[in-house]
Amino acid sequence: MRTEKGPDPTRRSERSRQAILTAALDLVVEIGYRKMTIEAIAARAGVGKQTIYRWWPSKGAVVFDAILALSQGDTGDTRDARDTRGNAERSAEAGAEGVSEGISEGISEGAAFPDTGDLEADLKLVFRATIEELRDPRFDLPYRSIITEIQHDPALTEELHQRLVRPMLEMIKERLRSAQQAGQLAEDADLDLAVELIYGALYYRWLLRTGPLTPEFGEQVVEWALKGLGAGRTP
Amino acid sequence: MRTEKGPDPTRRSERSRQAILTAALDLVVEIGYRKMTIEAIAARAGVGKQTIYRWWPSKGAVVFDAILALSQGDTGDTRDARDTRGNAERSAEAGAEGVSEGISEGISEGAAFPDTGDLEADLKLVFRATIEELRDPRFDLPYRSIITEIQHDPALTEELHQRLVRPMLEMIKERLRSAQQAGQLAEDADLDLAVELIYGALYYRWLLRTGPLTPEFGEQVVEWALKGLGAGRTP
Amino acid sequence: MRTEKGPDPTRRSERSRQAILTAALDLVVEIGYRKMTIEAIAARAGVGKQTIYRWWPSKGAVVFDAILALSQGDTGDTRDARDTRGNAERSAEAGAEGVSEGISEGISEGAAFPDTGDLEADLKLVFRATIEELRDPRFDLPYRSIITEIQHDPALTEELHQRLVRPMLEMIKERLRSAQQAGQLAEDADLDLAVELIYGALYYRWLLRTGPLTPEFGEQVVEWALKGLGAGRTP
Amino acid sequence: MRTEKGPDPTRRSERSRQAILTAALDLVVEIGYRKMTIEAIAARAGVGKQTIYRWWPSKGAVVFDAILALSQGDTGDTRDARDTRGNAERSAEAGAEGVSEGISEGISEGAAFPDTGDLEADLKLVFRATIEELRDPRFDLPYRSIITEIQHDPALTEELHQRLVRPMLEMIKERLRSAQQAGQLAEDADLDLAVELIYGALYYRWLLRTGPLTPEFGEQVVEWALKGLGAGRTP
DNA sequence: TTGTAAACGAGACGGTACGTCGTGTCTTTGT
DNA sequence: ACAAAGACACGACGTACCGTCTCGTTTACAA
Repeated sequence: MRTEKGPDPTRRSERSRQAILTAALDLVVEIGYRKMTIEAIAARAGVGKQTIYRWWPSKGAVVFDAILALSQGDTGDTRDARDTRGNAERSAEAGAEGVSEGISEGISEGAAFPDTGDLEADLKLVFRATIEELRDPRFDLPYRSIITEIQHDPALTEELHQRLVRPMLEMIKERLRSAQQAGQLAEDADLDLAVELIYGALYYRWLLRTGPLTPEFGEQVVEWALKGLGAGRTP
Repeated sequence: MRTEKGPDPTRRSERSRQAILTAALDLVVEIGYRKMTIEAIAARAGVGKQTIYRWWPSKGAVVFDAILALSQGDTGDTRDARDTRGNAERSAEAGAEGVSEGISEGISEGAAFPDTGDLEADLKLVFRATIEELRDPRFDLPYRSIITEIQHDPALTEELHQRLVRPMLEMIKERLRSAQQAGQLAEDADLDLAVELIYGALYYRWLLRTGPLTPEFGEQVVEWALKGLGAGRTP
Repeated sequence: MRTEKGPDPTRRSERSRQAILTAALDLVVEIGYRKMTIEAIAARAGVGKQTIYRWWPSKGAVVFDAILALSQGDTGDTRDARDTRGNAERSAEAGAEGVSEGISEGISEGAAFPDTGDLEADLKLVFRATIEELRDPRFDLPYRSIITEIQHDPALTEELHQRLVRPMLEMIKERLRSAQQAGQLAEDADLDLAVELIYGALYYRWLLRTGPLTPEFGEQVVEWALKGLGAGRTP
Repeated sequence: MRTEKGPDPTRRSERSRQAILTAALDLVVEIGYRKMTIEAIAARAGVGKQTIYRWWPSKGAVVFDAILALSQGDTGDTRDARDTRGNAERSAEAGAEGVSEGISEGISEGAAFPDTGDLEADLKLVFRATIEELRDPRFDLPYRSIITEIQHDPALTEELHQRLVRPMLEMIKERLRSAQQAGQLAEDADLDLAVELIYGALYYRWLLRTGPLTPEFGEQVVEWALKGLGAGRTP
């Protein structure tokens, strides 16, 4: 029995959902988030406007789902964007085509954080992947748009935290905790703070555009940040 | 002689300029950058739309000038927004009223960086001021809007760097250089990197909204960042 | 199947169309054609501007359709203003309210030209009706506006001819032909010329405003014009 | 002594006045009355907008003065357009250049109505000249604009009557009166009516654009109109 | 196999804001 | 003091999208 209001997710056209997400992603890259309109997404996706409004509350939400599908290397999920999205049971549909191919590590949830025992090496590895993503327009532009969008949209902020930021931060914290237990990190180091210290410089440069976001920059950030946290190459 | 095209800055109405900047600032705080329209600014300022379009290329540029006037604790300058703005000879008009009163330290250019000899104390002092600003809606909202805006607008990016970011970073670097010469900082520390390491965490938390932006957080960031950079309380 | 571009006439809102025509008519009378704006029409009709622009190419075209609806004593038709309008299959909706009530004879297409056998009497009858219309602000003002408008708009000229001028002239010519066959008109009289001779004086006085447009004037015009054309009371 | 308000006509720049009238005339022909703006006239004339507003109350008034200067084969007069203009003492300046050259007979006031004793021939002569003018864009377009303009502007209507229409009609009436005294016109013919009967057809065809305005058309109108008025070729 | 009900594409609708243009006024700057 | 130049407040232009609301047309489940 279905008593709730709103559209019936079981009848949702997977075809349309795919087309919309793909169109949104392409358009962000081609003309930018600001110039992109719902009408343009609908037109490019060959879809009625109402089909977008039926399943997403805003342009930001569409792009957010699009980037999620992208970063997860699959088609995302079928659930309504207005759901809590916490208890995610994925529908295992076929993979998306086009832009969404091949991006996986870094910001993405795909894989677990590597743990070779060498914290600095592990962090550098992940940083390299992350920086690669942030330099790839297919990821840079939509992700930047989301960050932009959450400045004015609390609902989207919560979504982003739940589905992207917190999982990522937790992974890193897990790795740091492991390092801390191995004595590679100061015992009194606050791991939340540590994560922001490490990632802050990266995002600062990315968002403020104070300089080129190179792999070398990433390595330096890791080295100096770890020094402060009681680790690092310097004995 | 004036041979260049475009409006004549000498004929510009200072009255209108003031009213526009003030209206823009008020509106960002009241209804937010996204919902604010050029028409609303014009209406609130008692000004024709054309007078805005004549002197600023975009909504972002208006807010940018508004925040600059705010952070400099004065009325800004009379020059055309499309000028390079590098060689700024200010017209020494009377101070602006309303919202713009009283915000000065921190992000703002107003004062020089303190140098008591104690780097950590100096940094904490500035951080406290900065965080206070970032928590004040009158500054938070417009500044956040600018950061948002530069993600899509290279011209605005350059403006922001020239007039706000670079001057601020230079001040800090100057202080760090002084500390480095005093042996309080590792000799091989890259000062540009150091600045981003220190400020990155602050902006990360502010923009990603991963947690509350408290003075305590600021102090912790300074402490741990300086540790890595070869300074700090640990002997 | 509909393959042509442009809006779909079958989806057109009859409600809006009516409201627009009525608003336009009222406004011409109230504030005059020149001061009337598309925005004012839209506002008064409770309609979006786009709904006007979707179906009419110009202010003149709206007023033209409005006057047509008025003179036909009905709601006009549903067809696109950009159609040829030749093959008019009317949608038989309910009649319009307000200003448009009760004007019918004269310029209007409504009835056939009377033919009592007495040409002069018939013409005087029609002239009286026509002059009555031209003196009625509800008809005078919009019609005057149309005549004004065609001076600068060839498309509108063609429309006016097809839908108002030619039908009217044909009716008169038909009556004149009948009179000619009855020997009441010179055999070599050019009927096109005759019509213009008869109606010219009327329109001259109306448009040039050289004097009051009275029924008496109409009768005199008919009398003297018919004299020249080989008819008239004088034996 | 000058006690009236308003600008001092004696200080008026004849140079500017000329340039404005010429520019207006050229623009009517080039882009049409409707698309022509005060700003465009000022720009083309190399004149400040205020100089136009100072001496004329509206675009229509400028064009009206321009056409008057044109039809009088001179530069018009220096007087303020807001004067009564009844007692016209012309300033005998040098003739205008450019568009305004060479148009004189017909609508224009220049010459007296010919009187060879043959009314029909005289009328046909004048009609030919009039039609030639009405077919010449340099005269057609501005004159048409004036006729258009008086539909909405009573002040302009009065001006047109005083300075163009009435003088012209009086000339014709004078000629008709002469013919009437010579027994070439019915004794009971109303001359005012006669004039409108004769000229009506001409203007009807010109303004309604019901057909080509040819010299042949003019001759036919004269012939048939005179028949009715008790004259003409038929014995 | 057929109803029936939902989602779908399409797109018209009442609106808001856009960025531009023109108006008529006012001010500044030469002559 | 008039003229050129042009900034100003105002308001309409015609366009682009918004988000909502019908329209028929699939589509897919239930009878």
